[in-house]
Amino acid sequence: MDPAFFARPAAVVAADLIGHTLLVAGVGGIVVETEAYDREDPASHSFAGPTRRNASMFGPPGHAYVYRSYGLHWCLNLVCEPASAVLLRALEPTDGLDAMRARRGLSEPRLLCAGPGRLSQALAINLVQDGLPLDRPPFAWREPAAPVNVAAGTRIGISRGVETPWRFVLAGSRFVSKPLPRPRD
DNA sequence: CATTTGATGTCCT
DNA sequence: GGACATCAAATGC
Repeated sequence: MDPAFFARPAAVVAADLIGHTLLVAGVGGIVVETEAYDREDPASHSFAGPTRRNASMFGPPGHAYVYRSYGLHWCLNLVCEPASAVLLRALEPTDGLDAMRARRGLSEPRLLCAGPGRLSQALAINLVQDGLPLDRPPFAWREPAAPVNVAAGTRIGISRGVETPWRFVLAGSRFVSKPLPRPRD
């Protein structure tokens, strides 16, 4: 993955990432769900300025930002333009299924990485990875094998900025944490 | 199927 | 003290 890939607006990177494969220490899968957050976004951790927790978000693009959510889950973000990031919300598991199952307990493959907390548990993400560059081990990337059909919607689990359509999914994937709402007919 | 609940870190007022 | 980018298990249809 070219470091310049991340040095763009988070919403652009979030959409482009769909279909890429992410591996962490050889374990991972196809990115099927992302969300974008930026400095002007009231739902973003960077909205209120730098703190100890979100320091990585104010660092250089192309690095990881890991934070704890609801006191117990880890969430993996990819830092883009200054104070913006992409939250990885779901993968279609392809590599290291046994390691993921061991970390998550016996769980059906569809739920191994369907959600930011589950994904982080399956890939053994924690504060150790916070601030690490994404273009070097343990991180590895593969380009999409075929053209990707990306669908957009509103983000999940937030109470401010709810209208911003910065959630991106691989169209038709059954590995997302929650299906996109049906288009109005 | 939907809704509720408990787990409890970090930042905010 | 309250809010929060969550999850899994328990409960009520």
